[in-house]
Amino acid sequence: MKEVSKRETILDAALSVVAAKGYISTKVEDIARKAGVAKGTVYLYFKDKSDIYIGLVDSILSKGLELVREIDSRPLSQREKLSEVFAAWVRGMHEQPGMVPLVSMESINLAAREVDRFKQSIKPRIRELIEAIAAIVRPGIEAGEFRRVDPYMAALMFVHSFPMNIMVVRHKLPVQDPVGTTLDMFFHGILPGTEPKPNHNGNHRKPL
Amino acid sequence: MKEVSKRETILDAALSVVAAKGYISTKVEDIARKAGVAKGTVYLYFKDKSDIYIGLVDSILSKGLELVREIDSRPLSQREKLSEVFAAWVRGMHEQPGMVPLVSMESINLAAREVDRFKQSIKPRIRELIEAIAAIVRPGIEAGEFRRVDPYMAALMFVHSFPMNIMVVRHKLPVQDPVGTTLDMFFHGILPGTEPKPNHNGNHRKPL
Amino acid sequence: MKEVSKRETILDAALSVVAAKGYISTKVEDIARKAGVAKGTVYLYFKDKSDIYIGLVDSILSKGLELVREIDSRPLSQREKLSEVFAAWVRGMHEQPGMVPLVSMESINLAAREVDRFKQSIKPRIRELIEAIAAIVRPGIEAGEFRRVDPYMAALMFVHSFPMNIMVVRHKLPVQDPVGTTLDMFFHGILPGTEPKPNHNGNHRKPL
Amino acid sequence: MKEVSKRETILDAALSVVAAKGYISTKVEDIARKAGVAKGTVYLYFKDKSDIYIGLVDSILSKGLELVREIDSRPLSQREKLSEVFAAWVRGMHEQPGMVPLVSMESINLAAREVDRFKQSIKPRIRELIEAIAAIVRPGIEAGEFRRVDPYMAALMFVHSFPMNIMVVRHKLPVQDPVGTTLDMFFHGILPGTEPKPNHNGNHRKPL
DNA sequence: GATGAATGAGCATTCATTCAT
DNA sequence: TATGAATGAATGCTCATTCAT
Repeated sequence: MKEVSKRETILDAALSVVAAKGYISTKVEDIARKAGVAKGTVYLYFKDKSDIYIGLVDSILSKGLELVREIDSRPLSQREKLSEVFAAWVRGMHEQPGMVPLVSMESINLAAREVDRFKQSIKPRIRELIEAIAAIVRPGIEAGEFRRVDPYMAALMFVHSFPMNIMVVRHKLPVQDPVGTTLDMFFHGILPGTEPKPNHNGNHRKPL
Repeated sequence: MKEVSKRETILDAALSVVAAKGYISTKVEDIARKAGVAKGTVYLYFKDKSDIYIGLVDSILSKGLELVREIDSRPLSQREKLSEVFAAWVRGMHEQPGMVPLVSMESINLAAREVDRFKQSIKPRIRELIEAIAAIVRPGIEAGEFRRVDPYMAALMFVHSFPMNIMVVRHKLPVQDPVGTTLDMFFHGILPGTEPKPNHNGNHRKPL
Repeated sequence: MKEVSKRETILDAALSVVAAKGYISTKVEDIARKAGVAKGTVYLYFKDKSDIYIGLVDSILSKGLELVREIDSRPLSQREKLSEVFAAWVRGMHEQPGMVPLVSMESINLAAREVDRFKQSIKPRIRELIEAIAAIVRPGIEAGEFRRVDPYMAALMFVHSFPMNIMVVRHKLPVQDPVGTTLDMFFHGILPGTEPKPNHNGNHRKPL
Repeated sequence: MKEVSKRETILDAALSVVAAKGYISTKVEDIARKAGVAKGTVYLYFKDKSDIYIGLVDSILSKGLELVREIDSRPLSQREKLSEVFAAWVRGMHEQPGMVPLVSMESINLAAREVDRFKQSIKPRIRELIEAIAAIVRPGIEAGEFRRVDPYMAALMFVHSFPMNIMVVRHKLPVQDPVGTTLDMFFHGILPGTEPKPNHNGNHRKPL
């Protein structure tokens, strides 16, 4: 229905291939084949291989950011917004498991000459994403919904909780409701003294 | 005291080179040169290039684990132990900045055939490390020092807070006392209701 | 006429280089240079170095086999056919001296893991060639033209006489008409009792 | 019982290893290990790797030559001597299968710089061996026991019949009494007209 | 725009040889 | 004599990138 540009077709192919084999093991030809185009065609839309990778991460981050902004505009409490963002990300991860290894900014092992360009391109997008989370936290603090933590740090912690959550799912660790558990710890910490609302998992308890 | 095995010499060299250039960009010859040995010598101690990488991560994790166990044996509260582990890791990171990109389990971009071997070797070590943290959390819960969270998840969150903290330092984000802030959020979450002890940063507030 | 496939071009280059330097000493780059292509191009047509070698031997054996079959179809006595095959092989050897070291099945010194592949590919071709010779011997026996020897053994002896003949030429041994001499011994043996027809070389004599 | 020199110990080890894996695949360390000495020790007795190979072939050829001379001194007909030499070689081959790939002078695929030295050393030994065979043929011709063939060519054919015979055994070709058959063809050729003595195989027939 | 055959720089790995002990 | 840890030259192979069609 939607006219998908060839660039996007290639990017989609790249996502699935890179997800399956990792960036290093992925050959440009693999991506081309998966996208149903010739190798040369890829170079009509991307400067070089790392440009594909940058495009890939950029695309994922853009979608993540879009999601955050959409949810931020809903009439929810800030806490509910964060919960919803997290849940949406996890859902997205299940639909596109390929994005998992891509979300960590440190996860790159590019050739030396590519690293700088990558950082130039991606760092601002990550910061943008974190800012968008911080923009949810900040009014929450103002409204007394959250403690007076550093919003940027809170956003960082939130973002970093995501790959952790993935790890649980990936390695099939025996944790019930990992999303709920992660958010629970994110919101209440591990010290007693907050009063998490009871939930069906029951893996919480009244503080002393 | 100075009696260092050649294997360790090579591993040290590998750490500094890989830290500086990334695994992919690091040539075995770079490592050899840095270690002051010939290329062939490296292959007397390591099967192949990825074996060096495995050795590297393994060594770092071992040191981290050792540290955890040592601190766990001190006469401290469980919370103090966690704080101390975190601070020690951060100190270590400043001494060995190379370890930073290596601590994330997802940070690998090895060639396809190497991935399995890597996971075989490293996964158990990571799990061991997380278990050691969980072994601090668990008695804390029993003693009522912590909420009744899933100890394994708490350990995961703790471990994942580390790279986040690194990011702050790395990118020189304007956060005062990132270690304290990170631990604060880890312990108290971002919701009001716990009563963190006032500190000079003032980033705490009365719960509602 | 001149339309030669690139694969054949490479094979021709490989023949002359391998003939001159031996398989081991031949670098893939040598072959590429000789063929007027880049190193990578060679790998578009051959899986690896030993695949070139297999292709080489296969090609030579195919040509030898083709020759045998063509001659077998001519209206000659079986003995004349064998003589003609031998002479044609020797002529071919003078045009393509490179094939010499390749005709012996034992002449291989490949790396261990390559040996199996080589044998898989080449053994059947050699057997085919020997069978084609045996197919000339067999009707000769039926017709009483040859003694009732084992056709397969006779074919083997015939084939093995070829490298012997080459050796004579190669090392410039002082033998007149080595081809005639070789065939003479192949047909009559060294015992007296057969009556070889006098020929212009005169290097034969009446048996007692 | 017999005081075996270390040089011979190494040579024996080399034979079995080279026989099993081929010259190229054989590492000096393999030979050393098999001989029960350290790698460096090998270099006390051999200049380099190809020197071992030369020593190996030289040793085999020497034994073969010794055998020929011993048999030549026995009170037998020249024909019986040749038969006996052939049979003895085949017996030796069964005891030391490793020698098989080594007997053909063309079977070498040494590195370029080694080829010349090899030929310098080995060619004279091969020629010596062939001369020793020719020295059996020559008086046979004088005595009318053999046709007036070129003795050197006959010797060559004789020597080249050996690897052929090996091939039959190696590849388990369905030939009864390969030694007898080979000698039969060597002595009588394949044409009718000689009168081989009837034997139990019955693979003889009346000449026309 | 699209193709895919051709390119060649780049690198891990091997192993014969040396030499300090 | 004997050792075996250390060396480093040598080379097969990959794959991102180009460009003639």
